[in-house]
Amino acid sequence: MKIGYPCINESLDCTSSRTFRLASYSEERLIAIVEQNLACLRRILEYNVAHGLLFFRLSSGLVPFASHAINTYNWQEHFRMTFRRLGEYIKSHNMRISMHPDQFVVLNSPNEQTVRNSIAELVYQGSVLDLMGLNMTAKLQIHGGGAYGDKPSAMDRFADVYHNQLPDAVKARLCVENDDRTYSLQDCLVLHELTGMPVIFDNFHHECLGNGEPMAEAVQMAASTWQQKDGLLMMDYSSQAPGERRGKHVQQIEEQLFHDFLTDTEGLDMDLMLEIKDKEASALKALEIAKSLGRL
DNA sequence: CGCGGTCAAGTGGCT
DNA sequence: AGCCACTTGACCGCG
Repeated sequence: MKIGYPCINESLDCTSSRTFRLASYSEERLIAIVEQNLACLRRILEYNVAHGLLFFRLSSGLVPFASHAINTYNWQEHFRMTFRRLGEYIKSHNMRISMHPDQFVVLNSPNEQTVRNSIAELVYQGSVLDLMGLNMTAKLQIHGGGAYGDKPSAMDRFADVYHNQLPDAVKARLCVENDDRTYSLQDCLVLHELTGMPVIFDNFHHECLGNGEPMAEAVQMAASTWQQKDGLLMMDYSSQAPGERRGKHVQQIEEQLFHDFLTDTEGLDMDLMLEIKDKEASALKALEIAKSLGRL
């Protein structure tokens, strides 16, 4: 089991997702910002290694406007060696990496332009992992998309785009994660049947939208969609912010709940991404709890 | 120099 | 009808 957190490190004084306005786009600016983002990413990875956090989600914002038509610059070539060195660092420390394209990536949208933009974004994010030289255990994690009042049709459309429009390089990394209001674990298992994509399991979303399957059972169902080449099951872990709107993530890890989760899933293995607002602080607490239970 | 409106992009649930 | 949340705030014009 590896434990990690997404995108941002709050202990460091840098961010790997600096950007700028479309209106102020220039190649000079793009190059300068990407250079800073990748330098910060390096520092974050070093922090993670020093603290035993071996799972990390790269920010979608590493390369601003990477999938936008305005960006015709060959940043892949310009930063080839930087990406390669980052990848070598990741591999030499046996870290697991994921990326999570944001809510604008919707493969089953009825709007063809939205689908085209979504594919371009997936190609960008996959190319970052490719440039790093990471194997197919480094994943791209998306949701099922919209339902548009007819989920079975929407799922068929997803599968159609998957088979007929996605490049192999994206398909080899793409995973679907259960969300908290439209695509449940069961729905994702159907998408898995239609496409072969592994299912990333989110315990908190499962609590918001599920059929009441016990946690261990749900984890096992998701795990069964992962093959050797995909690596260990990836999971997102979070819990409800007390007193807040349903579905809102907690500010800091609820240690008892995390302990209970690990006890409930005893004997199962997975890599855990802590989707908790205070980032590495909670990931470090989770690491200690997992250690104390002999799960690392 | 700090604040607040706004920023490439979609969807659905809530008020 | 408009706001909010989402894996993550950050930029930039204005006072």
